[in-house]
Amino acid sequence: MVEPLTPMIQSCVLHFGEMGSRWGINRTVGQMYALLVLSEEPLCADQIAGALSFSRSNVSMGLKELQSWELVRLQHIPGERKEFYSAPDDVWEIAKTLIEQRRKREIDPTLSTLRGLLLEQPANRKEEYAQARMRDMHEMIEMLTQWTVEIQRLNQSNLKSLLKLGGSLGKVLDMKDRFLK
Amino acid sequence: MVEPLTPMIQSCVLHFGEMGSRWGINRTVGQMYALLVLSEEPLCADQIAGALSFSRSNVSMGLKELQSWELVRLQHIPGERKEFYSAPDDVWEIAKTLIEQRRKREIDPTLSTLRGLLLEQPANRKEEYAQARMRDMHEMIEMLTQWTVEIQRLNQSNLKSLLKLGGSLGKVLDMKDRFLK
DNA sequence: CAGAAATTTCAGTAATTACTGAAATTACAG
DNA sequence: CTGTAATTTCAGTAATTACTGAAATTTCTG
Repeated sequence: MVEPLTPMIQSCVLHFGEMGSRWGINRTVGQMYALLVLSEEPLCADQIAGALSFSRSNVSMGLKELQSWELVRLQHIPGERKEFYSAPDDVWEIAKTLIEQRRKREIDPTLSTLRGLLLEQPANRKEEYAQARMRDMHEMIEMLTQWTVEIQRLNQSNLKSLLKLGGSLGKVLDMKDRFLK
Repeated sequence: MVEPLTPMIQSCVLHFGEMGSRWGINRTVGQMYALLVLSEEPLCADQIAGALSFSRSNVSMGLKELQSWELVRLQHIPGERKEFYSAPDDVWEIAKTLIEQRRKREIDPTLSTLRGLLLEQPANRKEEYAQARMRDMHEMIEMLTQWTVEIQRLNQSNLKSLLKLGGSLGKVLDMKDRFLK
């Protein structure tokens, strides 16, 4: 018995599938996640497979990937033998997880590669220049990373208040200057 | 005549190739860009093809893609008939371009899809819930987008000073509160 | 602990994406 | 305008990634 998607939910699911495929996430995993996010009740693998017409095994692999990203919670429903999955209710929670995971998978390895290369002795003029650029990159990436770490600490309401702070980060800087006087 | 890469530059180029392939950028385009960033002088397509052992046509397509992302500048060297390409010297310039381009290609379409779906009348309880989640997503994405727009405005030194502001965004918020008193 | 339900694994295949070489086009020097 | 150097296009192929179905494994129930 297949539960068909309403057109509205379908559109959203398809869109996030496409978007997912532009990130590392593949299309079907993107669709599965959108479905979970949009669903009030937890879903089991069969429901997902039915709703999206994917094979059961594809859903199994997709859920495993989502779990490795810590984007879904596995839960057991009393009286049910199957395993049910759900996404966090709070979208900010989801965003924080995504940011953190991408940092772990993409930024951290890059920083460590750059650090390694910066320890080497430049062999010639070209390598000197290349190292200088790597140093710039390393510094910038570390800066941005620090930023995301800070963001992780905020809850949604603090985030809102930070962003609504007159709309401009420039103003925050001005304020800092005035405050420090 | 092929100009071979030094091991240091080679490692960095390969690493960014791998990283690129986790983003939308494909491996070879990632490598080409790393090479351009690490090179002090502009390079022509043949030099890139030689250094990375790619076909000339692949380099041509890659450069076209990098141009469409506005990540490289085409320049003519006096007396040379070939076209030379270079990346901006300032890595922060590069990061800003990347952020802006990704916003245009990924975030903006998502916002507009969500807006469209939010205009529809929910047909039932499920759609009501789904719309509520979409509203949350839309609000959050718009917030984060606003943030990146603000970031675009900063130059590197302002960015540094913002980030070094005691290390914590939380402190910025505290400061705001104290300041407003 | 036997049997059934649920999940996972994985080899094979399908689909997509990336890359090349040859041909076409464009840009330029004389 | 002609010939040549440089670049681009694109059809074909290679490489990668995604997906499925069948079989194996695990999990649970009675």
